Amino acid sequence: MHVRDLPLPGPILEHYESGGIETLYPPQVAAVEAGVTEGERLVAAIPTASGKTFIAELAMLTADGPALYIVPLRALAREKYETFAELPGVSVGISTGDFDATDEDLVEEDIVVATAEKVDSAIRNGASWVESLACVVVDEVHLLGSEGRGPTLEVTLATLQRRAPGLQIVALSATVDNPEDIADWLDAELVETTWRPVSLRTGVYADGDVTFDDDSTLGVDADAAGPDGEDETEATAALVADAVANGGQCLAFVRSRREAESLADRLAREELTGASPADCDALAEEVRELGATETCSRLAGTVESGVAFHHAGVRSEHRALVESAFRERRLKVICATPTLAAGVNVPARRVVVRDLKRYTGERMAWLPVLEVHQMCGRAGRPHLDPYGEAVLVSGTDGGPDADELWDRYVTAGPEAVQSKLAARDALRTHVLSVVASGFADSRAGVVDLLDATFFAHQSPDVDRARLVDSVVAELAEMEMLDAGGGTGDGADGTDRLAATELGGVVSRQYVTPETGARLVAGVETAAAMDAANVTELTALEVVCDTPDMQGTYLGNRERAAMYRFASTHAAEFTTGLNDADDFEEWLCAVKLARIFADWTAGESVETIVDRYRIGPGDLEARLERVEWLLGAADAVAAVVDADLPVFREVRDRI
DNA sequence: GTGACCGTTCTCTAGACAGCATGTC
DNA sequence: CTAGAGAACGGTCAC
Repeated sequence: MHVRDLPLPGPILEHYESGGIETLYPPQVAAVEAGVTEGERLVAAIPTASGKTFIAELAMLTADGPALYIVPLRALAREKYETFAELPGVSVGISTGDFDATDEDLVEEDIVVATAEKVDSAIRNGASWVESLACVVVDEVHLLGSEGRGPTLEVTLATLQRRAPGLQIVALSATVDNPEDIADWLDAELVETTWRPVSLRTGVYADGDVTFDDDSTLGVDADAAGPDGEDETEATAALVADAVANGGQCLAFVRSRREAESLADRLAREELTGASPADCDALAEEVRELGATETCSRLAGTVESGVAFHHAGVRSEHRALVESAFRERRLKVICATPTLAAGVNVPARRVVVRDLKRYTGERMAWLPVLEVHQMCGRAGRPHLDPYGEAVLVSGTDGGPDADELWDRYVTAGPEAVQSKLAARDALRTHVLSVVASGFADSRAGVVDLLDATFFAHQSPDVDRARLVDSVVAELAEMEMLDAGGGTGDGADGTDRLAATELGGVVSRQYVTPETGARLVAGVETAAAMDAANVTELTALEVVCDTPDMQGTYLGNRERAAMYRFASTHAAEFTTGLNDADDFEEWLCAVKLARIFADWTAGESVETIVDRYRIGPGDLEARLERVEWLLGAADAVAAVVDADLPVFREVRDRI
């Protein structure tokens, strides 16, 4: 099928042709045959880099009205925004937490790119641009199955569908086990394929050799590995060096941040061939200009040899710099944690996955197959590499066994996508938001919306009315919903539901009901305290001790010092030293409060990062969050009639 | 006394979305 | 059903 046969405006066709796109890839042909250009709904479960964006563009450009493109990451939003902005005659807007356009601007746009949460929030706040949509594209729909964020996505999609039944929905998914489930739910055609524009072979390394799934093999010269100490790191280094020596770029995935950094250090010392010194020095200079923390200078150091590390402790600006430098081939290697598995486009000739297990809270667990496949899928750059290679590294004694890796990740398919909306807290926040936004005003209305979710589609037998009843009861208990005194069975005709003022604020501020409740409690305690004791620390403690504020790690050495700090400032805290529900968690909150207090006192990033042993990227993320939560606390304080300007003041200081 | 070497214990662990009101190029 | 890397520490021994 030829591009010029597509029902697109002339300038757009020229744009594609000048970009070298003439014939469609097989998945794209399938999408057109399924009717993407005629307003048909579609679920495309195809590998990354096989032309998903083009399918999305086809849908959006042929839709009879404005389109919305939903992404899971801010960085991805920016990337897509830039791509779409190149389309001639098409206006594009972007809406994410850090990059926001006004409501009026967005109504004007042909295409709006936004994160799922932002769309959810826009719906809650009654934004008008969501009203007139003709087409919605959902990127990475398989995130439906993710614990924290899947529920938001499915409720948002259910709401959008209920608002505009004729809406065209195009969902793009990685290859998963049950794409037909998603297609059924959305009442869409399914296009499923494993076709890729660049062939990919996946292999497992064991004892000096890689065996690929196309029966080819590769000898690896891991010279330093002694007879008894077969070392995964050694093998990884050799695999990386080999790829670079053959003129390719390489991505190495490891388990933790520290290991990403130490692997990068190591590879940098080995002086991989091919890195142009002048260029690397220039890049290192750019890195140094963006900060003076230890992490930063360490990164600059490895970059000098054409190697970088990438994880969430690194500032987002540094991460973006590393990503683009790699795309421009100025960097040879990136050692990364799974940050890089999904996200912006960073393809490489070879991908090496060294650690296939990860520590999760209390135990070591295998990485999900889907995640590993996404890492491997980064191998092979269209038009640049003849092929892509992904290598999983197995170890001997104690390490992952080669056969096990083969069975688990090469032979076996990915997991099925499973709705996580049944989780209590997810249900609570979404039931509240559905009522608060005026979408439903009765239990029956809530159940009705719930019926349209992926959850209901997957578990039709769950008694949703009963579920709603119990969740409503909890929210009423928290004084966020007004259940109108009815019993909820509808028999007495009093099935009326309304959000209380508090419920409305909690929903619009986009905090979870639990956080809302904690804020209320904190604000009330603070209001009852001796005014002289209500300080910056008070406000920070209240806000940091909520589920929406992600905690930090509290090292054993720090604990004693933190306890002492808590004791000396006990009068300023809303929680007594002895009556915290979870003392450990509370100490973490205190640590964060202390970090932010240092920040407002004017301490430099370098000092804070050093003193509390957190990454500059973590600090950055946390600061964004406190600011938001302090705003929410301020709004809650207004509802409970507490005269506490502290929250606002501290927020301004931050 | 000093330093190389080696076994033992201790420490620590991925990621990242959202509000709102002004101000600014 | 399930951990394991690496730093820090501490001790031994040769010179």
